[in-house]
Amino acid sequence: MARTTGSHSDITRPKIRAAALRLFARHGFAAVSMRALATEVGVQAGALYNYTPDKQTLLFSLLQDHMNDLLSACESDPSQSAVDRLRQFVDFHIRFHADRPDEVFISYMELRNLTPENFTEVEALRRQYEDRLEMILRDGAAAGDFAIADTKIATLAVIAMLTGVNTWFRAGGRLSLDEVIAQYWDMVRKSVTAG
Amino acid sequence: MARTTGSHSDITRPKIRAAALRLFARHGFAAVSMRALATEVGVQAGALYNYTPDKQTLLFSLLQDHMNDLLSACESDPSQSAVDRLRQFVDFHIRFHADRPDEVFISYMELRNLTPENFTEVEALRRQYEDRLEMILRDGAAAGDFAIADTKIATLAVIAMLTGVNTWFRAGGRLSLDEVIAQYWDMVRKSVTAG
DNA sequence: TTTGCCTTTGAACATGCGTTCAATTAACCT
DNA sequence: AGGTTAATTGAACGCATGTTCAAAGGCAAA
Repeated sequence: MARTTGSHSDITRPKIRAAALRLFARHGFAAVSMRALATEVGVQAGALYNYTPDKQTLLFSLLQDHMNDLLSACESDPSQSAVDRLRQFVDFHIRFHADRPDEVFISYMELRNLTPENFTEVEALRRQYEDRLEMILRDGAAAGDFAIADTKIATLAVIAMLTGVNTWFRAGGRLSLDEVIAQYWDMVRKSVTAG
Repeated sequence: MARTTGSHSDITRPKIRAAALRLFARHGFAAVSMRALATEVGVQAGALYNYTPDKQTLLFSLLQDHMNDLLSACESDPSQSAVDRLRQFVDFHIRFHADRPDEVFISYMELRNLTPENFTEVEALRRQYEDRLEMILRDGAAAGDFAIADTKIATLAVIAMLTGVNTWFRAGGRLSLDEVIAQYWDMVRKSVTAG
């Protein structure tokens, strides 16, 4: 036996990425063997190496792509008020992350399984994303709309709070995503304004 | 060679727990072998099995003890005002977690490496802790001190925000723990009160 | 129909894994 | 001092790991 009928890189490649995402999120990068991944895809382990030079690069590629998607999708119009931009950010962050639970989970849990170089690269992308929010907070503080002691802390506090949604939110649960977003926006807004 | 001079369970046991905590936090449970752990402790791998029946139980024991410590240390006087109790909670949570970065890290990252039964047990302890905060928020909402749409969401939002401190705070950094606590308290207080 | 490329298999490699246990020796008790 | 217990070693068990590669066969273009 060798090449199987119907096999094609356009089919196998995305299947590998999807399976890796799912398995890494469910069991952790270190706990998923290349053989287990191959079984999930429906091929032998050797076939995976047509699509990634090694396991580490596969993880890095998933995280890098996720962060690039995040940065591409996150846009902020500087001509709007800081409050409006913050509301848009909260809405965007929760929706984007709720749509990609596996990517988000891996991006937080598997950072330490990256090589130092790969870690540095992903970390830089994350920093860029945080900077988008910090810019909004700084603009709002400068305009007197916000009352924030330290914008860096406030940035990290808000992102941690919003990302926490992913640890419990499930579509079809007690609350709709819109309701969740409304309450988080209320809390975020109050936390950065004078009171 | 067999028993080594100076060897004693009162010495080896805590060394194993400390080493496991450090290594699991640094590299992840699945990535730390029993041999690597033994090397860190300064014994052979076989000796570890005088102290734990298996690797899984070692992880579970660390998490369980951490959660029990957390619950024991977290006290709230119901005769005080909700605002005071919330301030105490914020102060306690940040301090307790800042003191135990490895325990906290493992408690969030390695939950999925627990067997289902062990996971359920640790999860129940975590739920108990969350309930302490939710009680404060509910009392405050009932007394009219807080303006919260859904206390369960608010609970999770506040805990996520506070626990996020551990991802970046380092003693001796730009800000003292007291300064960090002050700003987080300010944000938490505003986020749950009317504005 | 033939040719050459693309994709996969399946076996193999060296290494590492969690765990067990008989043998050995230090520490402790009387 | 002698006997018992506690702690550790070091080898061994079977199995899993990431990765490589020659062989094989489906696919598409000529």
